[in-house]
Amino acid sequence: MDRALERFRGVLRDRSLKMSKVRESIARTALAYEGHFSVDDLLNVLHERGVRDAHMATVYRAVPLLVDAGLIQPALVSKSDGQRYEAAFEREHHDHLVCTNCGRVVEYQSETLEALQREIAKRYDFELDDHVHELRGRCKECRRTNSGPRS
Amino acid sequence: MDRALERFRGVLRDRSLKMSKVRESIARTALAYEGHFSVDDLLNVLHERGVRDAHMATVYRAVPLLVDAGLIQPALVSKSDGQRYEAAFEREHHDHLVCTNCGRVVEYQSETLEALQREIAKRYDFELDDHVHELRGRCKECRRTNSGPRS
DNA sequence: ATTACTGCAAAATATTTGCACGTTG
DNA sequence: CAACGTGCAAATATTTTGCAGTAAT
Repeated sequence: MDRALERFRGVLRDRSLKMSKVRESIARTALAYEGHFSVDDLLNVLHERGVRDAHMATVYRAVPLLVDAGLIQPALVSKSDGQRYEAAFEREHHDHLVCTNCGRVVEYQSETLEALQREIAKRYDFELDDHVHELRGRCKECRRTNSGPRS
Repeated sequence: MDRALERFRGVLRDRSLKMSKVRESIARTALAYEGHFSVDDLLNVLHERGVRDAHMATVYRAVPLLVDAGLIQPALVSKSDGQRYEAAFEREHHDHLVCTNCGRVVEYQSETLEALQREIAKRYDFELDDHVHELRGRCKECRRTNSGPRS
């Protein structure tokens, strides 16, 4: 957490931006968030934590900075509603397997996949700097119960 | 094209929906569209083609039907603006490599990748029905010229 | 005839921006 | 104290919906 904030401070300094109290609260809350969150989720926790009046616009303004600093990263592509994020600082890279029925998300890692991606990029002479990979299907439980989508 | 429209008709029939003139124009235009398009792009072409007054709302209502019929599919995940689509009927599956600088899109296929995805899903006991894969980087040309983003 | 389709305008959702005032370095 | 940050409200952008009249089966 401290290292993450230090990194954040570094990014801010590089751009002649300041570390305000609100900004720090947002960073701390995002880093501590379990699982995936929307800007609204983050805002709710901030309010619960008594960071009263932390404003939507302020969170929207902070999020790109947190992403650039590597504290959080975009997650869960295949949602029709807004963008989700997840804490990313000093975590292993992973991608997501999402149950289209109950919404359960499983994280996975595959060095083979990473290597294959690098190979594909190389084949087309691209210098890879990012990727999006999300698998979608039905989990065992949902196949077994054949239940409808969770509301 | 005819087979595609036949398939579309089938999907409509299954749901007791009707094949209207506007709906057919939308389907034809989407099928013939070269590359990726937004709802707005599609609407513009419809207007150019003299399908006067084809309305935004109508296109939005038609798109999920076209997706369900397999005539088009969502594409280009990592754009902050609206959803893009591309013609999909009887085309080989492919994923996208996007230049983050100039926006150029290269399509690629990899049976190794497909197999690997199936394997990962199996490992977590998911029945895979879809995936999103998008590689992002800088293409050769953009690295060479070191040019800024295309406006 | 019956049921669905369409355009329109208004609503809902998600995100961005201008501005006046407060805070940070 | 100069420059940046914040809340607020209004603006954008995208997609959805209710309704009254039109078209398809």
